[in-house]
Amino acid sequence: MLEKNFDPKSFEQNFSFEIEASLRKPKAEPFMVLLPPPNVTGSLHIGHSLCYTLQDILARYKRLRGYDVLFQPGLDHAGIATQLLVEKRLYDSGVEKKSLSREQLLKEIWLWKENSGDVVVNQMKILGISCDFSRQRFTMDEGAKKAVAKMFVRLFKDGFIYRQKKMVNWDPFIGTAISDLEVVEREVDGRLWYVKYVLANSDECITVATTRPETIFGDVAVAVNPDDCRYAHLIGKKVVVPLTDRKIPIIEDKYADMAKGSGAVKITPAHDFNDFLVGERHKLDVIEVIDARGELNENVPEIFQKMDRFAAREKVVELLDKMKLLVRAEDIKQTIPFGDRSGVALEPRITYQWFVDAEKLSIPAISAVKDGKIRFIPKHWENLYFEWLSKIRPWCVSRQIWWGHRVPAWYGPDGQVFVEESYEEAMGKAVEFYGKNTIELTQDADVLDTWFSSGMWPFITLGWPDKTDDMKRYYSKTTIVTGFDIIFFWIARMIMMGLHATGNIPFRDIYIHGLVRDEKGQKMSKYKGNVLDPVDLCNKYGADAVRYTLASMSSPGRNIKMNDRAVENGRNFLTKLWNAVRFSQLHGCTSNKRFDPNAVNSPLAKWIIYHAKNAITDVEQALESYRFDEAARHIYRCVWNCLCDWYMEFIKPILQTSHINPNEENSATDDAADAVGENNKLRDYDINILLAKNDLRNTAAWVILQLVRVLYPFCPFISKKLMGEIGVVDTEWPDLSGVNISFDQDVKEIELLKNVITSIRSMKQCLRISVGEKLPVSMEMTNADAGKFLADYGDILYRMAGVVAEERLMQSISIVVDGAVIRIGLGEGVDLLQEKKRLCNEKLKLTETHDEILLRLDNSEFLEKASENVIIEHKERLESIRDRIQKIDYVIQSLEIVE
RNA sequence: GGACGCUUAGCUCAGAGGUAGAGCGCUACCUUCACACGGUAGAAGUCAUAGGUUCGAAUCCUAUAGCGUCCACCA
Repeated sequence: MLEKNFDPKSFEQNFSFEIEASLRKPKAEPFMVLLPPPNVTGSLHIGHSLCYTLQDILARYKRLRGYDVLFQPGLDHAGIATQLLVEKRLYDSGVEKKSLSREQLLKEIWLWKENSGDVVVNQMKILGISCDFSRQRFTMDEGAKKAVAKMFVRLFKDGFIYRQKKMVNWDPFIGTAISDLEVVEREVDGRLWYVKYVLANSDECITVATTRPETIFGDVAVAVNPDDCRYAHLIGKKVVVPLTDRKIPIIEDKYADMAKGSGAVKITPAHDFNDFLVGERHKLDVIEVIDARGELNENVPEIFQKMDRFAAREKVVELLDKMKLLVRAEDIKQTIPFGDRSGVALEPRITYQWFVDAEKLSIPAISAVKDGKIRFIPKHWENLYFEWLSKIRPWCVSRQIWWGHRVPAWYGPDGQVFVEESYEEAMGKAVEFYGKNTIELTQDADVLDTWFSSGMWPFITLGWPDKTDDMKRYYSKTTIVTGFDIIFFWIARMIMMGLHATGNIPFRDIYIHGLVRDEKGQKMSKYKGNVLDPVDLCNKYGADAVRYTLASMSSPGRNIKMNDRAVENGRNFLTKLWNAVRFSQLHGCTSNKRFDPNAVNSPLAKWIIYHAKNAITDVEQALESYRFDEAARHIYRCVWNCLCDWYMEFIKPILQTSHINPNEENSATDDAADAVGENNKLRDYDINILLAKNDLRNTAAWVILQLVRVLYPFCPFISKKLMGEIGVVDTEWPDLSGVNISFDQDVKEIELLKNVITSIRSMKQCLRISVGEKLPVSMEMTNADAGKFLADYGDILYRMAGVVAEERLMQSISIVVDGAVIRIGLGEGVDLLQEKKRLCNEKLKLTETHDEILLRLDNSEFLEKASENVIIEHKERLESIRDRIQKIDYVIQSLEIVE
């Protein structure tokens, strides 16, 4: 028997899903859910919870539907993020990074990884994510190392990877190059300084506007627009770079925008992407003045050397001002690039880096989606994917940090590079190349962008580059669930790399979910303090409630505004279900394997089976089309609005009439007829009651079981718990294909019963008659036997509507329900005015609708063009409205008589 | 500057050619033996605006506005 209080904590920890997650079904159709590996650095935030919950729902659903599901977890080494984190921790404990060697730092990071890698895994278990933890992988485990080296070498040898000295985005805080994607543009308050550049051998000046005066030492030209008559006479002349004695030319280039600044722009090819291009066009020198740490280097006057770029900026301005070279300064808003990890302003720098020719790789990646081999859900995310891929630039994959996959390239003494999977192979090639045996090779110091290995995740996890059975079986049979924010970072790269490495798509479906925001729609951040911790929520409301809530709020293409109240709603629903099961237990509704839903006689039973079947079919359809919200809603409505609100209320009065000893009754539950046979003292009447009761009980148990089963993917803990209570061990998806209960006369009769009850209640409320007061009722029905109806459902009507069937009524009021007229006897002193008002109102509205429909039916064009069904529907509706108006009129008249 | 998304009840959101829906909140009543994390009955909406297509538009199309996001650029 279930405990009275629903307390998720009391049972959630008793369930573990590891065994079922690791179960393989070699004969079933394979299906893979590719879990985006979380960073080792972290703990799960609510966004992960959403992502993993949706995946888990898919995985569990597919398992129930008989698929062989591989749901494999892993962790991402998250190069820069992890290294920064560990460095910070070391720093906090008094260890400077500079004092550590590469090996020492790596040792520290591995140590930290070993100690904290479990955090995420444990959190996933709390959430009930059923991935196969026995197959957990890490993006830097031995297999991954081998695969990454293989991939790099293959791309290099196929001409997709090259090393080049090029301008890249450089993060001076971390001291590494980063890719374009890791750049975030941010608007900041800036200042535009107008600086006088004096012409060589002349007093004449040209004013140049700049936001970065500290790069003045790297200036190699001043550019003006060829059409700019203000400066035409200066072209070809030379100016002196302020604070130095270096002379640079004034050149003409269309890049100079006459409308911006002074129209004359300084050209600093070493520290600006546009200037670099101008420099190339005019074959200008490149003078680097800022180093890897953002400090000014030896190419600047001595007083500026080793100075931080921002300090130098102030100093330069100060000196310029002092020398009367500063014309003015203007406060402006400017958007400048920052590093997404470090948060510092980036510095374009020219360095040697490794690049992936993403443009070439993108071509098959684009067609895979264009040809429909890979689907985005919702589809509109394809646009974003195409847009980015169509203008993709070379992907800088080398990073000047230590934590990551080392670039598999070795250099000979003369700088000759050998790109091979191992030192031994590189040495082999070197020996061949140099024609001698003792060669000193040094490995490239850089590591690869984390996303390089992440991009290989779909096949690394299956054992690539080995030709494994898993690879053959699961690769490409995959659905991936993720947020749109990593379509570029991850999705696009997995497709590009997957196609190139294996010749096959890495996954079929990409489900893009929304982002989880706070209740105001703002991004959650520790800084703002609006973070919802999923583990906290699980503790407070239970993991199932969190899962259910996330799923039910996950409508396509929309972000989720999350707060505690939303989760409360989910928790309330589970409480309701819990109590429904308790109810069934208290009333002896036990699951009976021999129960045949097609064989039930009671219209009540048919009614709930009909609705349960529909709901479950709807859930299936919703899940097949990734409509987690709809699926959750269908379960909710069936449990609460059908089962609890109606069916259970219906059967209460029936189950509670005790015509026979409840103990005998219980023993008879399994097979009523046998039990009755043994007890031949029972009257026929009691036998019928007993059979009917058993029908209703079995149906309740059966419906609950089916609903608990479909809830399983969403809320596995409570589902397991309740199944245990019901006495069912195996989780399976309900097979309702054989259930053939249609919307027949019996089911319609119950719909009528519902409406009768609602109408009587409504009327009572309107007349301020207390619910407890029992009123006599009689009834007329057009197409059925009213006497039988009242006899069949008398107990229910008594209990749910507070009416007692009586043949003759003295003073009565009538209400109209679905073609039936119900007369209800009234006591003294009831104020009928309210009811009359209500009826008149209803009549008014009905008349309006009636006229509208009539207008349409009078329209020849409507009759000509509308589909036959629609016309029939309109006619039927018109009829029923007419009927109702007529009856309301009759009721209003009768009210007047009563008065 | 380019692209995408959103605008439906007080709030959060479903609905996608033919009766306007849910949850929360609100109002009134009910502590009835599954459940107050509950029950019953209610109130509440020119479906952002303007045009168009259609017999018929919240739903399709086109503009406009507001909000949001992404990409690009900015001496």
